[in-house]
Amino acid sequence: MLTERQLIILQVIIDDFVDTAHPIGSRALSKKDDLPYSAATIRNEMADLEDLGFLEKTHTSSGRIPSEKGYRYYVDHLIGPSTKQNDVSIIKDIIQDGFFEFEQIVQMSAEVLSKLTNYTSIILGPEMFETTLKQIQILPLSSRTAVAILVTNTGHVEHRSFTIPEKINSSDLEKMVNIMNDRLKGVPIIKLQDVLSTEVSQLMKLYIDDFDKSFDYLKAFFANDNPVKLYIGGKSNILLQPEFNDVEKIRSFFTMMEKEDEIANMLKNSKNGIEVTIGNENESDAIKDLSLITASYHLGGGHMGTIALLGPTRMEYKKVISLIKGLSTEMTDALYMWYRTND
Amino acid sequence: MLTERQLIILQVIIDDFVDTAHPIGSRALSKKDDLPYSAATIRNEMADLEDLGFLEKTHTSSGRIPSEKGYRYYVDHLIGPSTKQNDVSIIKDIIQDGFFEFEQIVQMSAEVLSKLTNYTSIILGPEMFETTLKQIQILPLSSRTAVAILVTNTGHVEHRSFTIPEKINSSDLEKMVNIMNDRLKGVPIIKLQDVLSTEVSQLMKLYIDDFDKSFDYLKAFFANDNPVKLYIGGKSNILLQPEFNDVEKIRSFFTMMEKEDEIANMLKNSKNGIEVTIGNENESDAIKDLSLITASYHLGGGHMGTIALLGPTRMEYKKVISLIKGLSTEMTDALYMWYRTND
DNA sequence: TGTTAGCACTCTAACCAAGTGAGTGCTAAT
DNA sequence: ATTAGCACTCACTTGGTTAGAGTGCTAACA
Repeated sequence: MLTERQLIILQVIIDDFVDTAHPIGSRALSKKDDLPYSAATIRNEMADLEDLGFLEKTHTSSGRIPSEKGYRYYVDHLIGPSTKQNDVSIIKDIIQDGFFEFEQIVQMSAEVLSKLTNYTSIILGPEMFETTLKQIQILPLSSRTAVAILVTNTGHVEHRSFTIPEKINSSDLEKMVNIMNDRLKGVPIIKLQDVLSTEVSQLMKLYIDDFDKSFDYLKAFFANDNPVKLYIGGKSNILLQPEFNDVEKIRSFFTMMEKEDEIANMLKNSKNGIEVTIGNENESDAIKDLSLITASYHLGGGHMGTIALLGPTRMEYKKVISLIKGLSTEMTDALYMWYRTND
Repeated sequence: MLTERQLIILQVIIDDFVDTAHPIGSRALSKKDDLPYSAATIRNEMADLEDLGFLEKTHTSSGRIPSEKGYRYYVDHLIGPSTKQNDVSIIKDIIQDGFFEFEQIVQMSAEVLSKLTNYTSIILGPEMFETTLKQIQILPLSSRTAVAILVTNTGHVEHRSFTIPEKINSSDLEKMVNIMNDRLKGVPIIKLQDVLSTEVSQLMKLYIDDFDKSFDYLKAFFANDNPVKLYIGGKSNILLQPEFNDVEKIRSFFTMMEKEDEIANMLKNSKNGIEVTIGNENESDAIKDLSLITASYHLGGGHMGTIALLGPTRMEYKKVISLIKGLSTEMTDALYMWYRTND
C-alpha cells in the first residue's frame, strides 16, 4: 500500500508531467510548495515508487515519468469528483437549441469536444441494430428520376436519388413502395436486406410484372449503407502534442484514423459508464501508446452510441473525464427529447 | 533561347529530381544513357541554365535542382501530349455506373484522384449561383416533426428535418409550401434568402395568421446552408512526400486544409481549361511552396465547379495534368447526362 | 570552336572527443 | 526518519576532423 506522502508525490509528478511533458527530478520537485521535503527524501520515495511500478526513467540518470500503471492508479484513486461544469454548458447550449438534427448535434459535439481538449474526439452515431425503419417515401423528380426518403425511429432521415429503370412504370413503383412500407416498417435497419430478399421479394413477384430484373437494382439500393456513422473531430490536434514530434508517428496515426471500420469496432465493445484504457491496455495495436476514454449515451436504457477521446497517455484525465461524463448525459437527454417529440 | 542540348538536360534533371527528390550532379547525369556528354560539358551547360534561372543549387557545391522557373518552362514547353489513358478509365467506370448521385461521384472522384497521384485532391462542388431551386416538398414524420426536401436543377437533393412550431397548423404549413413552390422555383440558391425576405414574406402575411412569429424560424431554416461544397481526398498523402519531413510543415499544411472557405476562394478564381500555379505563383501565402493544378467542369458552357490537385512543387506534372484533363471532361460529360435525364 | 580531362576548392554529413549539467544511488551524519 | 554530501551516469552540446560529392576554372585536344 502506498503511504500518504507517496500518494502526494505521485500526484504531483503526474500533474507536472501532464503539463510539461518533461521528466522531473527530485530537486525540482523539492522546490514545489506542495512538497516540504528535501531532494534526498523525495529521491528515496521516488525509488520506492519506481520499484512498485508507478514511475519510470527514460534513462539511468534521468528524472522520472509516470508509467502506465501510474496513470492507472491516478485515474482510479487520485481523481476527485469533477469541480467546474462551465465547459459542458457550451455543448448543452448547442443541444438545447432544438433546431438542429441529431446528426448535426453529434457532429458539433465532436468538434467542440476536440476543441476543448486538444485531443481527437470520436463519436459513434446511434447504432443500427437498435434502429428500425419507420417509413419509406418516394418523391418523383422527373419522369425518369426520383428520390427515396428513409426515416428511422430515432429521427434519422436519409435520402437517396436514383434513376427509375425503364421496365418499371410509375404504378409499379407505387405498388413497390406500398409493399415496402407495409412489410418493412419496424424492421431493424441491419435486417432490411434480409427481409427484402425473402418476404418482400416473394410478395412483389405476385404483383409486379418482370420483377426479377428490377430486384438487383432494388437490392443495390439498400446495400451501400454503411452500418454505423463515425464522427471525428480534431484529427490534426495531435500535432500539437509534443509526443508527436516524429513524422513516422504522425503517419501511423493518420493511417490508423483512416480505417474507420476498425475504429468503430474498437468503440463498439465499450460498456456503459466511463471507461479509460491506457496505452497497452488497449486491444488495438494501433493505439498501444495512446489513451482512449469512452462513454456511451443511451435511449431508455438501451445502448445507442459511444463518445470517445483519443490522446497521448500523458492526458489531462481529470478534465477530460468530467467533460465526457457531462457530454454523455447531455446526449442521452437530447436523445430522449427527440424521441418524445418524434413519436 | 535554349539550345536543343540544354532542353534535354533540363528535362532529364527535372525528371530525375521529381523521381528522387535529391539534387543531381554533373557526373551522375553524364552516366545516364540520354546524355552522351562528359561531366565537364554538362557542368558548363548546367552553369548556363543556372544563370538563366532554370536551375538552383541548395549550397555552393551541391548538385542542381530545378527552380520554379524551371518547372514553369517544363510545364509550358516540355510536356508532350498525354499518352496512356488507362488511369482515367477507372474514374470513367465509376461515373458511368449511373447508379450514384452526383455528390457521391464527386466524392469518389476526389478519392480516386488522390490515390492515383499520392497528392491531395480538392474538388469544388457545383457552384450555387448557377444552381436554382426546382422544388420544395414537406413530408410529415409525426404530429410535431417533418422533413423538408429541396431539389435543385443540377439534381442535388437536400433534406432537413425540423419540429413544427406550435403556432402553425398543418393547413398553414401546406399553404406555406405551396407559396414557396410557386415563388421560389427557378430562383438561384444564393438568392433564396433575399426573395424569401421580400416577396414571399409579403405574400404569406396575407394568407397565414400570426405569420411574423414563424418567419424567423423559416429564415433560419434556409440559413445554415454553406454556399459551396468542398470535397478533399488524401489529406494525409503529403506525409508520403519527403519534403514534408518536418513537423512544422505538416502542421501548417493541416491547419491550412482546415480553412475550407479560404481554399474554396482560392479555387473559385480558376478559369476554364487547365491551370498550373507553381510555388510563389500562388496568390495564397499558405501554399507558396506547393503547386496547384486546377481544371473546371462545365454544364453547357457555364462554369460549374473546379477539380484541383495540391502537391509539392516537385510534382509529376505530366501524369497529373493528363489525369486532371481526363477527369474534368468525364465530369462534364456526367453532368450533361444527369441534366438530360433529370429535366 | 566545342569538348574534355584534370585539379584546386567548397560545402555537407558523419564521426569523434571533451565538457557540461541534470539527475541518481548510496553512505554517513543529524 | 530525514538530510547533506559525493561519486557516478547519461544525454546533449560544442568543436574539430575526415570523406565524399560536387563545382568552377584552366589547359589540352579534335
